[in-house]
Amino acid sequence: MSGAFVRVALDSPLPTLFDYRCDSPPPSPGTLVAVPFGKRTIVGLIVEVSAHSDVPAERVRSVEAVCSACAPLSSEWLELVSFAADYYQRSLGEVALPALPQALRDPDRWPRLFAVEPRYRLTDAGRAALPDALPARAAALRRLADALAGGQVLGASDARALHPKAGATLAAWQAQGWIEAEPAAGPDGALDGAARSNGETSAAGDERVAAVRPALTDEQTQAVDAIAGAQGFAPFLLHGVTGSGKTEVYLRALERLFAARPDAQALVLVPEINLTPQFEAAFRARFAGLAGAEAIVTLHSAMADGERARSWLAAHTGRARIVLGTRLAALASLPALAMIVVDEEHEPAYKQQEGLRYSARDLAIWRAKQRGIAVVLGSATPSLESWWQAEQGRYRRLSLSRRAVADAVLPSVRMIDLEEERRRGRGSVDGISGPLVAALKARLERGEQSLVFLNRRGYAPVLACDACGWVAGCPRCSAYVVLHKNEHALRCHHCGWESRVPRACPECGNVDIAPLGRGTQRVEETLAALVPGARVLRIDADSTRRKGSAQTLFSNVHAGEVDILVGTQMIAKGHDFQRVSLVGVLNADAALFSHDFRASERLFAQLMQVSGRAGRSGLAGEVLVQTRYPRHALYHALGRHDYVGFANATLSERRDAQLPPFVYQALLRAEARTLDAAFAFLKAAGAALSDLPFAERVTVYDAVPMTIVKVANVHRAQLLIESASRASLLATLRAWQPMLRTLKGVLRWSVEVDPLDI
DNA sequence: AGCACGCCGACT
DNA sequence: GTCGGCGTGCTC
Repeated sequence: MSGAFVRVALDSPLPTLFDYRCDSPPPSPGTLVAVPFGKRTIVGLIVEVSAHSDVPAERVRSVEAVCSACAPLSSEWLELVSFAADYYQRSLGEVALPALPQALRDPDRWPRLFAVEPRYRLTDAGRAALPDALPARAAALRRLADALAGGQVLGASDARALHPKAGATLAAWQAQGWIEAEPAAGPDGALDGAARSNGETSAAGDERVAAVRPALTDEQTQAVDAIAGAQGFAPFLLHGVTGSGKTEVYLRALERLFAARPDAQALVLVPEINLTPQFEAAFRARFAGLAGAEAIVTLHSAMADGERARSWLAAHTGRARIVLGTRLAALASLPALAMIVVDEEHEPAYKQQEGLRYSARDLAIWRAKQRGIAVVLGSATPSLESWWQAEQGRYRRLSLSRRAVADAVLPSVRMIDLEEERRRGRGSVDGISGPLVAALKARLERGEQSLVFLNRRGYAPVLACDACGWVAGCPRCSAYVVLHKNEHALRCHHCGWESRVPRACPECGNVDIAPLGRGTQRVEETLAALVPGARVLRIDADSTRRKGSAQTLFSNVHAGEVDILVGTQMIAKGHDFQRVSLVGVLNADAALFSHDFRASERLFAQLMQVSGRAGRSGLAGEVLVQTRYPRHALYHALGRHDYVGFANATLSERRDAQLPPFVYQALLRAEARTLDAAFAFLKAAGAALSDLPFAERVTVYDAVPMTIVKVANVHRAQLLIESASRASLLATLRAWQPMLRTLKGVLRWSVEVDPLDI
């Protein structure tokens, strides 16, 4: 049989490519195709084009459709996903296809995605009618009309750049006869989009955010100079205390980049885009002058399919200069990528916790190396991995040690010794100590805001019976259920199971069942009673469940309608509260003695972060930490704002204990209907491992049940393997994977490289 | 992973 | 007599 064959990567765990016949002019690697696969048609990615195939001719089927409107993914991008597939032990297709926007993986949507966008110009009728037809307050529409009146030819993406909802406006105006379509100029999706519209239209909507360029501190200036002056692969660790102006350093470095290379692209990663609207606003304001309606695009999982596809295509075609996104943006196609920023690089959110468990930060660094460009990792509390790299001189450290706003100093941090309070007979009320209550009252009198941080949502973590010791547990998980008093419900935070609160103990009938411990709901209730007159607001995953409600709640805080804000780590991130001068921390101690060796690193980062919310704008900030261990080294370091001391001490502990970053780890997880089945599989897997090459350089631990053994009736266990050599670990995993596939059993298993939780 | 086929229990 | 449970096998 003659004709061309293509080797296609498909989103399937099978570790192979699939051959298809493709007789039309053979598309190049990186092209998307729709192919028959079993009973269905799915979208795959051409990896190779070949004149022959090793698959028996009768089994080879034909490509159904070629997505020729979409420029092929570059060989550089294919290298990136190949690397990630190899590193994280997945098939190429399992990495490549989920990295694409969902809309692109549906052949039915291709025509619309790549349709040439109609471009409109004003008609005489429109010139007469449009000025009077607009609602008085529709500033975005006014600008759109003005642009048309100025002789510009505009499309829907220009309208959307003015206002997200203005995309349909042009079509409506055309129907009125006010504007008319221009003859099509050429296919979209090619690399010619950048010049379509000018800066004036894209600047839109941001007049209100003044693009203030604050004066830089000396440290900021040095950082910007270092980043902008870097040649080749240049990883920077930007270590800046909270409020020291890291964002301004990113902005200036990017300004310098675009001044030198107007066509360059930059990737800016943030841990959670919904929490950082002001971050996005700062970028839009500062870079309002960049050419093109899609000069700045965002990419995150909360976006609608179509919008996400548009952003992705703007990045892929080079129209987007700045791509601002969450971890999934780390895999975007960026042909002119010239600089990467990873803000809050220590955040665990950069590690995907399901499916392909990649670290967006680590992939970002790999990409920077691949392209020979600068990558800036910013944090007030860098991950110990990154800190260690800087200590070894592999990353260049840039320090911002002072707050950038004049007069803003770091808050004073004080421990409230709960043991001493108890000894002196000044017991706390429902977990909130006298000194904290007094401090809250003082702020209320001064008209300042306070923030109370507690990393546990719900009303109480457990509901227990005093008489017989019964504790409310989840029937499907090996975990307690959390009491949510407002909703009159017990809820499992692992599987979502819910039930009504029982009136009496189901074991012994005792009616005196009582909540044990405290969650945010209970603290909210208690504070309202302890601090009369205070307006208390709670922000956590439960109070913000409805879409957009977090935004509303936070704006209440900013507007000064709240005196005391109670919440989980949600309140610690990204928000610049101008009137907060007191931060109270409850119940932090548990993490000090956790089995998870990373718990203290996380706790320290969280407490530094939440402490940073106090006294941002020149108010004297104070942080009060309630603890039974006021002399613990972690709190000692926190009190002195001493990240460096904490990091170096923790690193040396890690070195002594041979823990990451001094060893590399991987986990084999098994999920089965019984724990025995999971263990049997892991034992066999561990035994198989010892026969592999490199095995002597790899340590295999015993299989252990996971902390929450049972979730939603599935029993889970895991096997840890580690090595001082990353290469040996990877080589072992590569050889191990095929053996695991042959170990039969009715269970699901997965390998995770560089796990964060073990 | 999907999605089939295939062989045993409780129901319109 | 069927509907449907999930075990097993295949996908170019």
